[in-house]
Amino acid sequence: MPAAAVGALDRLLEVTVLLGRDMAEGLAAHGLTVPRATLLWHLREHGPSTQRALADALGVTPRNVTGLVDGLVDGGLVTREPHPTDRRATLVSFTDRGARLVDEFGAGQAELAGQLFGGLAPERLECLVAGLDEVLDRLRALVSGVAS
Amino acid sequence: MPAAAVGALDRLLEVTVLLGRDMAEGLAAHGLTVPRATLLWHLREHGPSTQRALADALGVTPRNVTGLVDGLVDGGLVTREPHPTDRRATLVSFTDRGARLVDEFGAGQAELAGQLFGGLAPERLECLVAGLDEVLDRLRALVSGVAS
DNA sequence: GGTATATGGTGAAGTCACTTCACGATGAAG
DNA sequence: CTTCATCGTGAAGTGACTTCACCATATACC
Repeated sequence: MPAAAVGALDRLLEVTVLLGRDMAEGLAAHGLTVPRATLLWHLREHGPSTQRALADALGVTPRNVTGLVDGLVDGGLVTREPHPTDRRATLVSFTDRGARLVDEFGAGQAELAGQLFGGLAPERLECLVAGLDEVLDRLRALVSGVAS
Repeated sequence: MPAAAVGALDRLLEVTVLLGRDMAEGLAAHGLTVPRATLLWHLREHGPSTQRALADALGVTPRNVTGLVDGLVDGGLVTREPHPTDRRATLVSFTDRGARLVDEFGAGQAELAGQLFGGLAPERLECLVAGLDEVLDRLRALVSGVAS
């Protein structure tokens, strides 16, 4: 009976809830939602992308990406441009405002990281990260893998 | 520049995503959604509750609780009964099936905890939990508190 | 007792994320 | 030049949420 393990999972779940709330709240302050911000984030890391690529990256239906991009276009954060070689596809790219906003979020995230982990003893931080990595490995195995 | 802190946050966020996906998936297999399961979970820990209490506990509008309970009633997992002393209120209680299902989830969660943390070295687990607790404290302060 | 006021729950209407299915337009391969 | 896969989108539907208005009941105050 892994009582300690259950306690660890409980804490992880609570972090999940709190963190999710905080992120959603911060994004909402800028008129964004989590899925839309996730799309922007991917754009920042991978440059202009087709909606198909975005759908695969976000793990959602292409149809849904259409809706998300619609919203972001309305908000003036991204643009839809024709793909240079494939006339079926559209390329989603930042507007200046979009690029500026997502950079702001990057800074905000770094600040949050500082607030959460800033004063931790280095060895404790290192241990936390190591534990997290191990859990992450198992989680990834669970998600994509078979049952034990 | 807390590069290590940013890395830690990244891992935490990835755990959040993966864990959330896994939970949602497992719940969907039993015909449930995350918010409805959360409601059941609260019921298990606090016994029959008024919808108002549920709204406060889940952090959502009373109106929304009405919808969630509607769904659970349709699914035969909970019942609405009149409150013994306050005729405005309704008490939400488990049906047998609901109680059985939520117990199953409890077992499933313990199993998941075992899979995620089972083989970890005890000292590493302890350190992980300690780090998590510290982060949780700061998170709670951030969420409910003021800006620094 | 009787009136004011707060509280519990729900109808109506709307937003956002998401899905499946069908379809038109284009690319690629035979 | 068909055939078939692929990119994006209209249509329709679900679930979680919100706000606002409203009714019924509890409560408090004179």
